[in-house]
Amino acid sequence: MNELPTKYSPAEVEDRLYQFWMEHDLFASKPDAREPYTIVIPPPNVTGVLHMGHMLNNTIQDILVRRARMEGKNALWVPGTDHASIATETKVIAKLADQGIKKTDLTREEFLEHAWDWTRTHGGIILQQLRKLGASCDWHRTAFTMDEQRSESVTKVFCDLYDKGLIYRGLRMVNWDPKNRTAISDDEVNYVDEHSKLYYLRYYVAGDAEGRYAVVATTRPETIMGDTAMCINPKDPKNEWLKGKKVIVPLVGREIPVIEDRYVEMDFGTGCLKVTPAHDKNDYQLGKTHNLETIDIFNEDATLNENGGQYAGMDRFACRKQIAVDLQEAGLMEKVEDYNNKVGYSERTKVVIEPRLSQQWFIRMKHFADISLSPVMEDLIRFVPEKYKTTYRLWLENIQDWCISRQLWWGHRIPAYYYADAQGEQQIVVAPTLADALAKVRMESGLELTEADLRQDEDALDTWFSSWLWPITLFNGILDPDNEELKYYYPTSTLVTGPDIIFFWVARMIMAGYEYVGEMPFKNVYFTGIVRDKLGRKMSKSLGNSPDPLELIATYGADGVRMGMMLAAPAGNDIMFDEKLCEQGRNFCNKIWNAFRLIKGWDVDENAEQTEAAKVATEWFVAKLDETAAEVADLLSKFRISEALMAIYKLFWDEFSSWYLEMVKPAYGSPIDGQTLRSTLGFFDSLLRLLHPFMPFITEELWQHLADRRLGESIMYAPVPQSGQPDESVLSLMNHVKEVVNGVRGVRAQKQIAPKVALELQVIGTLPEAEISVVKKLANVSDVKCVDAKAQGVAVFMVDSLEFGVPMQAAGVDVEAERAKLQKDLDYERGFLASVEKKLANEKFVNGAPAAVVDAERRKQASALQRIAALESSLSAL
RNA sequence: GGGCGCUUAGCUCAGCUGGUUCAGAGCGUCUGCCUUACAAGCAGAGGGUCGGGGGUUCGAAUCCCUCAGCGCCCACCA
Repeated sequence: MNELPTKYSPAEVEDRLYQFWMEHDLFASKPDAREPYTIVIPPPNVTGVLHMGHMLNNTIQDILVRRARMEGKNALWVPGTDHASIATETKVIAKLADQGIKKTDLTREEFLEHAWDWTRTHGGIILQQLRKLGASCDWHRTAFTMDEQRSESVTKVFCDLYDKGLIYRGLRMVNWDPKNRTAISDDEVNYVDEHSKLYYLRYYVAGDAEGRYAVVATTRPETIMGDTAMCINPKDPKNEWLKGKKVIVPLVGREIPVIEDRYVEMDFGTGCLKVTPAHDKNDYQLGKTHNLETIDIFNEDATLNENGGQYAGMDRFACRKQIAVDLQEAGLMEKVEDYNNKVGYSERTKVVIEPRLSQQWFIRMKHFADISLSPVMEDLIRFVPEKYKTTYRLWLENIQDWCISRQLWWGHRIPAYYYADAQGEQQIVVAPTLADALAKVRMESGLELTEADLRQDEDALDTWFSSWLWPITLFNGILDPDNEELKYYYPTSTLVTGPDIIFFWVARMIMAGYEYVGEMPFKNVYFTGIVRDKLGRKMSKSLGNSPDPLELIATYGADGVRMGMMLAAPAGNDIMFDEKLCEQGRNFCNKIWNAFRLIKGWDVDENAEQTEAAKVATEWFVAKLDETAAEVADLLSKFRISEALMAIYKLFWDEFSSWYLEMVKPAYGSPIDGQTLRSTLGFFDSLLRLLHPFMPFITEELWQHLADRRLGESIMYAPVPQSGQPDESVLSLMNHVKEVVNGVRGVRAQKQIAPKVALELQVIGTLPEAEISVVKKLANVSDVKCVDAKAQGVAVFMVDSLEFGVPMQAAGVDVEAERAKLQKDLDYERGFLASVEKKLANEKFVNGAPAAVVDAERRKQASALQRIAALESSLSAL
């Protein structure tokens, strides 16, 4: 009938439209008089590729930004990438290894050259992929956490915090990642339950005539080389005899003192604890308290060092096995038990972390915790879902200092310089550049040093040390704190991110925001769920259960995939992703497409009179649009995005396509009247605008075809449909009509009457003309007769308390079946009435319940009585 | 060891401060239809004693207690 194909093909449309948006620079934003709406992207790893989590996250951001834009706000979505210090460095090392190059063979400069090459080659792929999704980011503003502006900001903040005394350097027990040979923060360690062994070792008492020994339980026998004491609880009677003694470390032969500390649990193992201050956080504390020697037995890669004696050079796990054998053979192993404990793994490299004593840089967090707790607890910053407020509070209340130094090269190098003072003691100076540092030293110390006398700290900063400034640095708020952009766009509107980085990132951005701008970085935080497969498993490479987002887009179209994501994503819950949902999204696109084909296929006759049915339809749909627009606005304000989309979906599919279009559709080959056509086009336009933030491509495509548009005009800036007060009377009229139509259709289905066979309908009483015309059209009813009493041989149904009859052709009515149906209805109504009357007979209910509730029960009673009477008469008429 | 959350139709979920329209939605299932926009569609239908038990109340999916199962976060018992 018309030239458009019956299926919508997204592939053809999407690239063209994205191009169109870009050409006309429609994503760009500059400060102006409008209210701003700002989102900063959680910067993905610069060398990463798009995964399902990104899809979810960025679809939500795009929906929010597009909606805000259509609400007339100056909407800005700032894109960018993260240098991802440890992750990227790991990848570069792996790539170099493939070429037979070891990191240790390279100088820092050479290594960084390789890293930048890698970044340039793979960097930004993910941003290209986001375009496929339809992301309406202002690409002019694309930032990188390690670009010049961001790097300078990081350095400045480091210096500032150092000057404020909030950053310090110190020897601490940190989590050591032996694979990347760097410290990591507490938050980057994942503890995993493991089945391991508990080894019971014999520590002979030195110089004991009876040859007695103490038994110590440990999971890490390889650390005995680092033992410098054995500890018992002073109140432990069973170990009383060990007090003041010395014991001999098995195999090692070294004598160590027995110390007493209440820290030791008396009922764990034997109540004897070996103390290895260099390799355990608690032991380190004990060591400090009791002034113990610290023996470090590991190299940076967790192989044994020279303190490991015969085991030097062995890997820690190989050593554990060997030492167990050796202990056994030496008769120093009492027993070995199975044991379940938790082992800490590096989040990045998945190797077991090693507690290690080293010089690191820290931020004092108490101050930051103090300034960032109340804004969230008092909802100045709104968390969605709210439950994460508790998580946030608990973390802040137990906050630890943040280890920000990493023994990596890829990252922001710490702007600290070491020099020797007049006494030859090492001193530290912190300054943005070497020249500044030198000037500072000269001034403060009066020493005549040159640049060559200063040595910069080798460490780089934790990636999050740049990320926490992201909402500020994107508007250059550190280097130029009073600039117009910062004033206009900051605080940003909504942050969309996963709850897994609430501590790493969200909390710290709040801290930095208050510290450096004196204001919150964002007003809302929307925490998405984790994308899982339909069996509830986390998507992972190793399981192979993660679909490639780009393949999904190729199959279902970006709009289809976006809808699929959003249908599966109720706020705050994990997402059980199923490709079928994308199919549903694609089908919806087709539905829209075909509705468009229908409307575009109509011929118009300006002289034609509007039919009664079309008149009812247009009045009704105005109300329906008002109603849904209000509902969508309300749902979106609560971040109930999937429900908002579902409301539009049902409006389009059920109300508009199945009811409205069927009501106004002209007979085949006939033209439509001008008035109805214009209303219909208007409705279609409104529907597209409501839907656009969710499904940007198909809505833009059809919107362009719906009318003549100016050059560069886009639905992106068309106003969102206003939500008016719906006309309740027209809504309830239509509800009634629908029930009548459903009644006739029900009879048709039950009696197996083909849709094309026209039926007659009898109403016992009267039905408004408007309703009659719609019923005729939608139920294929040739005539509606208002009668006083129903005739013989009709199939009956009721709407409210109004009775209807559909005359059957000869032999069309199965009296018994009809009787059974009526009897069933009657039984139900009687049961219903009984329950209502029981309530009303209850004095406590009548006196206790609000009047409105009692009235409602009375009304239910009245209408039930009416229906029962009608059913009884129908039954007796049979 | 602490804390948070979840359990409603076959699946994924909505049901706010208890009471019209409270037992719902989408998908799937079943039954008819290639009806002149769409079979990736149209029309119709079935399906849950709201995890178990107890309590408060005139009235509980909704509030309280308890049990069971699941999930997440935090925590230095070797």
